[in-house]
Amino acid sequence: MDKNYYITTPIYYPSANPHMGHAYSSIIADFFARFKKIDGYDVHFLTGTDEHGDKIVQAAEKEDTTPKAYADKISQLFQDLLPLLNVKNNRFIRTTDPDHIAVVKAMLSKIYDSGDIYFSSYEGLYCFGCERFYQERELVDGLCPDHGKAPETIKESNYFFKMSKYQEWLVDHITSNPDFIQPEQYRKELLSFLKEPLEDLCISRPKTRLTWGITLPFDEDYVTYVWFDALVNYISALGYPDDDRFKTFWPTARHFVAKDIIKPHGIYWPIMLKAAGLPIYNGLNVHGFWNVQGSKMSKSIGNVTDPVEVTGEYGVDAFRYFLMREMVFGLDANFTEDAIVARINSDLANDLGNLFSRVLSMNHRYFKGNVQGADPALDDQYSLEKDAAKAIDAFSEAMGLCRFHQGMTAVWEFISTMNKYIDTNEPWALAKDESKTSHLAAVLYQLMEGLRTVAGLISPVMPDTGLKITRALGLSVPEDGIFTLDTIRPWGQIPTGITLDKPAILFPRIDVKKEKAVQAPKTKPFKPALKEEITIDEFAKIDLRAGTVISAEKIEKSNKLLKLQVDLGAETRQIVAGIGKSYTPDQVVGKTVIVVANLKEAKLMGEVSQGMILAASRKKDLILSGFNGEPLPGNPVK
RNA sequence: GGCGAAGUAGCUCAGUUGGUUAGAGCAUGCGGCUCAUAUCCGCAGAGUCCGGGGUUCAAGUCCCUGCUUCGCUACCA
Repeated sequence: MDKNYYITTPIYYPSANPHMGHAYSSIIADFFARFKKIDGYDVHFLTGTDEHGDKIVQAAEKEDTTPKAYADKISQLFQDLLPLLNVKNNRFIRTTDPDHIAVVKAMLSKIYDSGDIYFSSYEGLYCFGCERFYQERELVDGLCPDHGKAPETIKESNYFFKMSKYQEWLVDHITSNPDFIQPEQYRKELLSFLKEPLEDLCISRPKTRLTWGITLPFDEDYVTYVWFDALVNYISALGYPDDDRFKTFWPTARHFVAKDIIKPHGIYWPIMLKAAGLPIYNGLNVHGFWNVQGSKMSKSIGNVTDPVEVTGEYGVDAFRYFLMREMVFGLDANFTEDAIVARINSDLANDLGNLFSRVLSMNHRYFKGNVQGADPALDDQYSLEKDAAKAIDAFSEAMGLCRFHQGMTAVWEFISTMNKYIDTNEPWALAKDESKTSHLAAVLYQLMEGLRTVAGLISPVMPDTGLKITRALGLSVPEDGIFTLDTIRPWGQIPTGITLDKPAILFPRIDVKKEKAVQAPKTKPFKPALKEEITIDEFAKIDLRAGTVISAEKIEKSNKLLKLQVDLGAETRQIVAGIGKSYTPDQVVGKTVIVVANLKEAKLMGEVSQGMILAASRKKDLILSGFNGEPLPGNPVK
């Protein structure tokens, strides 16, 4: 039976330059793809850019260029990053590629014809500045967060995708395929989300608002929007529907994504596939975020966090190793230079690099570089074959469980075993005793074989280093550069009689300045983070007044809302406030508080709220604002 | 508010279906070796396994409860 595997990264949205997160997604997917290759699979590996939508249009306008020209430019940055990261993809797809556009249209037609796309109008809060709708909860004090203006209620018609129809099916699919979403916590997160009724997905934008997109095949006046366009890339890249690649690879698809986009991938995408009558992809591997130190640090430590710079500074293999080793797959991790330097010095330079160096140096010193081979009679005493096999098995097992960092530690345990083995067998002592020459030869040969195994196992994470070691051991490298696990495993492959060069340094140690420059005084960050700066003019738009609460009652169905009548001098307002956890109605009556008086009216739990009262929030407690003196209701607050 | 994840040595994390004195790596201290990139090997370290209850012959591991952090979600005005 053929072993095929299809691996994808997310397609990146080129509204900004590539950063650590992009680099990680690409590298982990590449790492996994390379592992699957050495595990004997025929792998198809896809990455690309998602180029339609508002933000691209806006970014292009800023640079006074067209969306396509802008997308070309940024997409190129993403493409250029790949070789720097040693990522080897089979295709780089762009959602502006003609074949992709054709497939999106075909997909839309298919679902439209089957009746799962319908036309409907709805009302919403629309900001003309942003040219987009806002949910109420996205607004900041009722205003558009970008423009500080109150959005207007407008009516619009659009096409909707009947996701709700497939909710039950999806829950069942996720439940009955435990491997579908990895790791487990994200599977639970999705199932928890699916406990609530799913809303249908709006999949279009009228061309009056957005033209930079793919025109709907069934309505010339609309383009399709975001996810419906983007997700389809995974099949259009395979030449859906007719290409053999689609038939071969699609059922084996494994998507790597960051945790912020599990909903589109874990919910929209399988439902889209189901609605179109296509097989569901095999699974989703969700990873966490890299917390990158934002604050400036002293020059001596440096603060290199741009993936391109990090690669330049420490080398691509070290960077890849660090990312794979340091992050527990699925969880967040910290990226600091201290951490990467520590990994390089201890794991790469001291453990692996030095092992490689001492073994080949000894072979050079004692046998002039000539490979002696091991006397089988001494195997019982010296063989490392079982330790190597154990490493291969543990590595494979961890990889199969998405425990990538454990895959690394499995290899490093073997490296440690070999360092210990040298200490135990003391080749330098064997060298002094002429009767022990065959023992010395055996020890060195076992170690070289161990290094050969290590080279194979690290080749997915550090392709260059894997090849360096392999070549240094006098082995030829297959044309595709791939040693499969099956070809790595057999013991005793290094030919005897050949002569090896003196070893090069694989990973130079990095000097750490003993006195770490005085850490910048720890400024406590605001929690929550401070909002964007505003001008006095913007602030002046908010009309704050003193208001006296004249009555208050609890809203029955709510657990925290109080309905207040507030005297503002000129008029009495009804204000719904979420302070019911901290105050009983009795406690607020008579209090004079600060009221946002020009806030657009809103409805909460069916009750009209004409303003908002200010309160400090301390943990879960709310503390009402107040005054030192006694203002009159309606007095302005500045 | 609801749902979920996490809280284990200075740091990063393991701890499987509850079972002997709670582990690893890094960092620290001491000792050893000398082939090697001042590397390697060994030894040491008194961790309230977040707190408090409970089940059990036995709990980091199960149950209840509280706290902290994070994520998703909501009636966050």
